[in-house]
Amino acid sequence: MKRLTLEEIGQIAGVSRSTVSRVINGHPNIRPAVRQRVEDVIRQTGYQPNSAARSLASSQSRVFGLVMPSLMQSAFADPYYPMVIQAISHACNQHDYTPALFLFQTLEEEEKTSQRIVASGMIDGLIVTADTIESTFVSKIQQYDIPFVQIGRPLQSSIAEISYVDVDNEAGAYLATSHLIQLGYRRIGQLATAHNIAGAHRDAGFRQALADRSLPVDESLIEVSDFSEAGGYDAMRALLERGPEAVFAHSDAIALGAIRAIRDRGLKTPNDIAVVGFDDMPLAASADPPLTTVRQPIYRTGTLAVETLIDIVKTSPAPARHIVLPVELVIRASSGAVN
Amino acid sequence: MKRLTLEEIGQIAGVSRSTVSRVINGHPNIRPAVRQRVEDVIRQTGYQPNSAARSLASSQSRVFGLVMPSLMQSAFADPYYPMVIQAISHACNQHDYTPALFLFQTLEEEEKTSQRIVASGMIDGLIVTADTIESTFVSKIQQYDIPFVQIGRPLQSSIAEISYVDVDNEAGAYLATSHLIQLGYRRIGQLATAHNIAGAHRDAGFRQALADRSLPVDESLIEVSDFSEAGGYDAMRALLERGPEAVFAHSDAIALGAIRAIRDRGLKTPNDIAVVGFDDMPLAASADPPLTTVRQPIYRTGTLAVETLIDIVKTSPAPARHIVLPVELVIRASSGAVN
DNA sequence: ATAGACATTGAGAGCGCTCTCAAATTCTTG
DNA sequence: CAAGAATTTGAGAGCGCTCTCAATGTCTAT
Repeated sequence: MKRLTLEEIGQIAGVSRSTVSRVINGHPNIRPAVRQRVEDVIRQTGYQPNSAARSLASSQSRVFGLVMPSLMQSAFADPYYPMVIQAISHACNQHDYTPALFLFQTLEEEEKTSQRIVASGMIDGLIVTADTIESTFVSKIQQYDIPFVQIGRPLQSSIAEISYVDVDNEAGAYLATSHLIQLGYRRIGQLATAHNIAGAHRDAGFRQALADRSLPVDESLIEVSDFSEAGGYDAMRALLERGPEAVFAHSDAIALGAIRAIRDRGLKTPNDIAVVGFDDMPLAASADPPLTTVRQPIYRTGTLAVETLIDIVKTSPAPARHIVLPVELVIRASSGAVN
Repeated sequence: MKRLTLEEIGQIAGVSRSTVSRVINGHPNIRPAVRQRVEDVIRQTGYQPNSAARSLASSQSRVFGLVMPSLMQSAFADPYYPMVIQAISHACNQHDYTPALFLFQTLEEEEKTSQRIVASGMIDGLIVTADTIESTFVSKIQQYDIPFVQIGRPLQSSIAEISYVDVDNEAGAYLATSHLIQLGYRRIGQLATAHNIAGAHRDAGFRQALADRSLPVDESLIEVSDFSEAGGYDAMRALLERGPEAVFAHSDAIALGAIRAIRDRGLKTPNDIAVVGFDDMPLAASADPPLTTVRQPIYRTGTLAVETLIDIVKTSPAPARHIVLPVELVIRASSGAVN
């Protein structure tokens, strides 16, 4: 099946290349009869404009890059990233953008690829997930004039000039912790995560909730974990030594690991130790016991990232957009509030 | 930062556009001194060739499309797809290809996008996951002359002309079922999945294992589930009525759901009912009890899909490649073989 | 030193589109 | 019904690269 060109479509329809181009790009000022005729030919031939030629002539590719820098192996087991990817993919399809995926497992991989993607003109904009605090990817791409939005809040130092879509991690942690306090627990532990900004915000919310009730923060009741179930299990085992009455976990996977550790110790959730998670991933509702957790709108985050990026591309240069989505506490059995 | 062109790099280095192009594309027959000089200029200026111009002139984009047709919401919760994506991304980075992601949640989404991606020249090849039997995506793209490989085996009707990378699902199921038989279980149930080819192969392996020991297949001990934990829970609850001694589940998520159903019924795994899964996802080892399961090389599958596609693109047209990867049985506590 | 072979370089013609500008056509309006 | 305005169309010049072909330069062997 030989690939047709604009010129040839024009020939068939009896108009010039320019007119066909206008029809395809929805320009005004085409006689309805002509537009109709051209559209018919396009439909019948199944013509698709060559995207390389389009990009070259218009200097835009309608491709967005989705960059996940310094991604650990484990991060992907968490359903968070898959869901974000799914949302972004769907939003891109909706708006006729193509998402290109850049997952970097090592710094070398990042170095090797990142310059190509920002400087080759292959991409109109970037969506970057900001996981680790140490990541230098964003500061590197800021030097190029490529539009981008970050998922998750940037570091304080550059927050003003970077567009981002984030959820209110601090409020979520505050909600979760306050919930535990209201249920009467006092020795409240935290299964925290390090090196990520979301984790820092959740930690801040945790502390604020205690502070607002004039409760002290017992640092020995804070254990650091990664975002995995296994990490939560290990951290909870350690924490168990110090007899917490309740714990706030930085993710549902961690919470699930904690519950398993509690059960392995012969204790019960929530009777002996209450647990609250963060994410409200699908498994949370069907866990044993069902998990009280902070629901964050993951899918919406991805959708908004795409829409924000489109807006930036269209109207750039423009002030940075800052979007923070609300979260909500979903109360189930694991915190001891319901049966 | 103004973007440079080949011409300008040539000017700086005192050579022609053509020579710079040769250096970049690693052509032979360049005087070492000249090559050195050009490379220096490229490095110093941070020059990156414009990818649209390259694609247009060479009619290849170095972009691969990763298509997941008719993907249900739930499929992505399973860590299978994320891991495949990760592997493909990594392999693409390795070989200087860019993976573009096309997830289709509805048929309309698929229709709308699929023609663009195959006919616009934006993509050099496609990796397609074959989940449902009903999917017509592959038969649609076969009409175009775009190279593609499928992850998972195609339907029998078109198996000869389609390149694929698959795991030996039938052998895996055979292994798992034989393991249960050897442990002395006789009333062996299956938590199966429908509408997917992998599931059909696993079902075949299950039946073959029984047949080879002259054991009858009790159809009432087969329940159909989706690939989720919740699906496994529900299916196992139904199966429990019919008193199986052991079950083979088509995925680890299903197996985990089954174990939860067994526990909720006041029974124990493996003492009352043994369970074997499929996948060996990370959670399997830390489940309670640790899951006996069939380990499939998911990451390797993704890597090979990319490498096969590269091979096809380079040497096409050529005979279809068929790769079937071996699986292995990982024996843990849930089948009752170890403590 | 010189013809012939071979290595190295440059010029030119596209690739298939967009976009500007001018030409052709149609529509107003006095 | 003519003249000006507005609409509609086409021609041409690129976008930045690759690739062929011819020109130049360098080397070898006589």
